[in-house]
Order: sequence, then structure tokens, then C-alpha cells
Amino acid sequence: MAKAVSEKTLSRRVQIVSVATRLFHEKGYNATSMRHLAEQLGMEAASLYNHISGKDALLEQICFDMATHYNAHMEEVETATCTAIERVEKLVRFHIGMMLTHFEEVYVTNRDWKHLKEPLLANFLQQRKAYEKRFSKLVEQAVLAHEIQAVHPHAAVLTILSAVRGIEFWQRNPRNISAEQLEEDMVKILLKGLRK
Amino acid sequence: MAKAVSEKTLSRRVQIVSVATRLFHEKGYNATSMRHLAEQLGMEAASLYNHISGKDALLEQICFDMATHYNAHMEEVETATCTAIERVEKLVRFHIGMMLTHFEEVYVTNRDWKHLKEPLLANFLQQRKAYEKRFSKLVEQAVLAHEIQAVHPHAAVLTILSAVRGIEFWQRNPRNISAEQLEEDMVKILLKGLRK
DNA sequence: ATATTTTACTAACAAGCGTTAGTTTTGCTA
DNA sequence: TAGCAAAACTAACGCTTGTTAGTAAAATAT
Repeated sequence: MAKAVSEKTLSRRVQIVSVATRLFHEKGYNATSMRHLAEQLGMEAASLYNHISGKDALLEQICFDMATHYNAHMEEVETATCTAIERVEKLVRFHIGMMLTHFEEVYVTNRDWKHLKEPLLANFLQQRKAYEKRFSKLVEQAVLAHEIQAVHPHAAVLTILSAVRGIEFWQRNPRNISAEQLEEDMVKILLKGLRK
Repeated sequence: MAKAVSEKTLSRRVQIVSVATRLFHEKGYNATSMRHLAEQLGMEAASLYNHISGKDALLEQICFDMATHYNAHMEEVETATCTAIERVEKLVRFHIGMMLTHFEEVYVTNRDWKHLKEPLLANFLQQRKAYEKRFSKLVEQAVLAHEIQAVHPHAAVLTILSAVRGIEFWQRNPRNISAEQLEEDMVKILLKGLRK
């Protein structure tokens, strides 16, 4: 049965991408070798090429999976029936949630997208830019609705997106604060900072 | 005259570190080769070793220069005579200023410190941790003085430090907003977010 | 059970890496 | 101008990199 084979191939591929994500996070894309990756999977480096086309494909998979995930959620938020500032809060909480539940993928994407090869690099950057634009639009609507103070929408988006990235510091020693409190404090600071 | 010679050597060394900083920022530490670095300086790779002990030393110089710079400023803020929240604002503005005026060094340090070799890596992490602790202490004092709302100090520091890192996105296309407005908006959001 | 496809293996490649040794050129000092 | 130290060069080293070719083992389908 062709489907069963493809399923198994897929699951092996997924497994490889998963371990690669962990290693990329630990050492970075360039410092992770195919031999080390293979070792972690209990196989030889050459065997990897039965499942993936090359090292590039691993990074590509990680980065574009993230991009797709982000875009899908943006779609959802844009069509939700709620106030503008609630939309912004939804996005803030989504990004915090992603940092907590998909930490390694997010981290790798944030740091190693630079190593994507053209034309994928251009594609990725364009998607990122478009995403930030849609985010800015929502902030702008909240400003126009007088729900938040008059800040430049793009500045607000930069502040939010990067503040959330800070969870990576927290991930390093998570004993000080619980994930829940961190999320609440962060939302408190960012949302109160924006509100009128 | 021995001193003139040493001065010239030093300036050449500084020049090498400067170009290395740019390349590390563009491509990352591991993806930057000594041959490429040498090429950018109009020399052969082997000649670099008349001025530096190795590739490690370049990253070391960048990261620990930054650490020293940060610690010195922290000292200054701690001994300043002003309210607790003003101290926090000073720190926020300092970090924003560093991102604007020493962008590449800050960027490289933030991203590539992981590639420091032991025992320098441990040293660096310890310094970073200590810095965050001092920062947290100042936030805590502002909380105790009822100058800002009751957030966990460490959460606030994470939010601030990483929000400021977001300027790296802005650096990519700085045409949308001016540096001054970005700084003001960011301070506005973060400080208002903290205040009671 | 046999045939076929999938997945692992060994071996090797060309290229690039950081670095060293030894030598020549450069530029300053006496 | 001779001597000397600094800084450049060429050549090469041992090692690692991503990847390919060819082959054996394992799993699946007929």
C-alpha cells in the first residue's frame, strides 16, 4: 500500500526535522553538522539523504512552517468579532504562547532565517514584512478607535514582537517565575503601556 | 620609538575587530571565515595572526567589550541621585541608545555569545546574570517605592531588555520611523506600562 | 516465498576551515 | 645607510564539512 509507505517516510522525516530543530537551537544552523544530526538519530549522515534533499531543506521546513502557522493565526484574528484592542491582545498572547509551546522552532526561525538560500530568503522576508504590516494595521485601527494611545503602529509592533522574544531568556532558567505569571506580567506591561 | 609601533599595531588590531564585527553581524560567527575577513581587509588570512591570536579572540573582544561597557553604565546609574523609576528610565534609554549607536556589536553579542569557548562562556554568562540581577533590583526598588505597579521585577527586566532588542528589526528598514520617535514611543509604552 | 521498494550502510569526493612554519617585504631607528 | 622589528606573503598541514555513488539489509507487496 503506497500510502502506508509514504506515512512512514513522512514520520521519519518529521523525526529528523524535530531533532534538527533541537540541534539548531542548541548550536545554531552552521555549527550543526549532518554527522552530528545523524548520530543523534542513530544513523549515518549519508542515510539522511534518503529522507531529505539536503541541510537547506531542514531550515526551510522549520522557517516556512512557522510562517504558515503565523499567517493562519493572523487570518483568524482579523476575522474575529471583537474590538481592535482585543485583537491586539489576542496577538500578544498568541506570540507568548508560541514562545512557550513551540520554543525551539520559534527560536531557530528568529535567529537562523538569515541562512536561508535565495530565492527562499527573499520569500521569507517578504512574508515577514507582510505579517508585520497586517499587525501594524490592527494597531492602527486601535489607535483610530481611540482604544490605545497615539504611538506609531510600527514602533508598537516592534516593541511587542521583541518583548515577547525575551521569553527566550526566561527559558534559560525558568525557576524564578512561572510561565503563567510571566505571560500575565508581560501582557500587563505591554497592554497597559499601549492603552489610553 | 616603541610606543609608536605599539600604537600602530593596536590600530590595525582595532581595525580588524571592527571589520570582523561587521561580518559577524552580516553572516554570523560560524559563517564568517578568516579568509573572507582577510579579503575585506586587503590581506591574506595568515597575516591576521600577526595581530590576533585566533578567531576566538575576535568574538571574545566584542562580547567582553560590551559587557564592560554595560557594567560601567550600571555603576553610573546605581550611584546617580534620582528616584527609582528615573533609574529604570535611564537604563531603558541607555539600552535603546546602544542599539542605535553600537548596533553591530550589540547584535553580535546578543546572538553569538553562545560560540564563546569555555571558560569564557561561563564568565560571560555569569556577568550577564549579575547584570540582570542588578537591573531587577532597581525595578524592585521602584515597586517598593510604589512608583510602578506590582509586576515581578525579573519579568519586567526581560520585557524591557528584549523589547529594546527589537530595534534590530527597525535597523533593517529605518525609513518608516525616525530613531528619535522610535525611542520615544518605546519608552512611552514600556514606562507607561510599568507605572502605577 | 518471491519480487520490489525503501532505507540503511561504507567509502570517498571536492571544498573549505582555522592555523602554523618559514620567508620576504616594509618601514622605522640609530 | 645598515640593522632590526613589524607585518605582509606563500605554502601547506590536518581536519571537518555537505554530499554522492554504489551496495547490502530490511520491510513491504504480490
